[in-house]
Amino acid sequence: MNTKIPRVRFAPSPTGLLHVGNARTALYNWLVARRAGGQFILRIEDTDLERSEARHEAQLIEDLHWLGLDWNEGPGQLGEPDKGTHGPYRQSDRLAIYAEHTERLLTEGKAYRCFCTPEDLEVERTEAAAEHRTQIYSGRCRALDPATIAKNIADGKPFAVRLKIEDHPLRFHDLVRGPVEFAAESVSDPVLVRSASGFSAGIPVYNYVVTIDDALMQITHVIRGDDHISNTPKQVAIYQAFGWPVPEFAHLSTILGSDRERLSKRHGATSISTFRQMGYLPEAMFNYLALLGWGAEDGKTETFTHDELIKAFSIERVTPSPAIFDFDKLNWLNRHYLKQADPERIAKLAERQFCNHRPDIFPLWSGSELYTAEALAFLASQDPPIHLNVPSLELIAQRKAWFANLLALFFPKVDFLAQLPAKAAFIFAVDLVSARANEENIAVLAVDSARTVLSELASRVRTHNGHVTPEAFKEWMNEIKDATGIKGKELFYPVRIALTGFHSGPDFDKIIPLIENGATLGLSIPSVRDRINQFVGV
RNA sequence: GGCGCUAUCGUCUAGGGGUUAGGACGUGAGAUUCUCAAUCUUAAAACACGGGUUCGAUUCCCGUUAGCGCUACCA
Repeated sequence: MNTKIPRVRFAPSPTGLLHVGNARTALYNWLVARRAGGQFILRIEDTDLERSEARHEAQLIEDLHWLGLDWNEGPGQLGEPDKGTHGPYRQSDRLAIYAEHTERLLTEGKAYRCFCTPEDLEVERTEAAAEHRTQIYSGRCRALDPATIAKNIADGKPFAVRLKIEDHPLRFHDLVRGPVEFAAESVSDPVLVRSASGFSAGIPVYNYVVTIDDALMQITHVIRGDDHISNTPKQVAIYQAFGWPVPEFAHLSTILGSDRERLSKRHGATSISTFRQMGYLPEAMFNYLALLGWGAEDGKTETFTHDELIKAFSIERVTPSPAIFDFDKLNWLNRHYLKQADPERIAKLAERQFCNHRPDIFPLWSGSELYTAEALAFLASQDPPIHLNVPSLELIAQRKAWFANLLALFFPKVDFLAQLPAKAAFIFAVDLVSARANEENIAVLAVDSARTVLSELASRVRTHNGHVTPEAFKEWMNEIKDATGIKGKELFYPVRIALTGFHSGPDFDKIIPLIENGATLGLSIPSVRDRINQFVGV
């Protein structure tokens, strides 16, 4: 067991969006560091020059921050210097370091030059396959005499650098899985530095550079995906060749989709930024990811704040088996945190979701917040009058209050904020076409009582002046009930269809003020009167 | 093919040589409401299979099966 204060790292490649699986790896690393007062280090693995992009790195960092993760050491952004003293933290800035280390291995005889051609290797591979053996390198360049080596180099023969693996089983300790051992004959001398022609000549391979980076950055616990298990014996051999202490490893299981295949876009959202755009809260994502492959010691607790999770987490309790990503449970957690969140914060996030749907009225504070109603009136009274087409401060405040009511009504109905505009759409406009096309609605409206109710209501609306208050509306409903004897669904359904386009939905005393106030706040929302009239065809 | 990892309700998991195998999500039912959502109550739901070890195995060991990963001079 490694009892040192942990130094852990998250080492993503900036080749795309941050996948939830990687985010979970980052989270577990962060948790281990925070729990023990250790350091969490961010390292960017950008040696794949063709696919790595600076914008991806920036996005990655933003997503990590959004999730609530921070790091003690990492690459500087926008020309800022690196944070930490074990840098540089981008692999592309570390190439010279790798070269030095290769030199050292070569002079110490721990590594050797391999002049085998791809064709030579291909032969070995086919032979091994034919004999149902693990394909391993024969090591034929291991013992080349110095004269031959010198001659080959002088002849300009390309060579790779290989590590000499001592002939003993390679084992390592895994904090999640316990001891893991690979038979000596299953691991052959791995290539450290490529020979291949052109572009990639002399570029060290991944397994080599991570090991050097981890060792130099004094990483004590390597926590990463289980797709690296098979790489680990090679890496252990590299540590040993340099005489470096071998860290603890923890290999996290893969996150699968509902069909038990690796979670991919096919299964829906997979990147942190997508979830963010859909209106998931970071605390929900944080909590869900923690629960995916780990459970609290009491076997019961499901919701955690950051601090609670830091206290409760331990890497040893992480499950080794693969986990299926459960959108339902994430949704449940998101609803949970939505209910707890500060309404103003939710309002800001929610408003953004509405912008695409009703750009004419959202954001509610569009224009300016600088003008009071008084100021606007003053400007309009000037000669010549100045008309600013912006809502006044007072109006904005009223709209915000109105929006808060709208949210309070609809957000218990959604899993994530992006569902809000569709759920609340009928407040902004009634879709008469689909309302009339809906089978259940047709059945409701086909009954005589429905016609009676609606005409009764229409006549009251017609003779009513000014706003319809929820109280007045309720009064009407009671009158209609008493006058016609129609009650319950027969009474409520047709009215709701006329008002909203749906036979079921929120209570009238919630909907009515929303509609009526909305109609007066310059939000181009049809009033109760408009709706009833339009529906009965006046 | 080889090597490796994994296996408790549909899903995430707790547990661990003798338990009514616990919790959560989801699902069903009920309460509430005109209805929907929310809320509350409640129900159904699991130790992959076969051998050992043992007085006793879901738990320990071995094998089978299945799934996944690696099998590159990719990262």
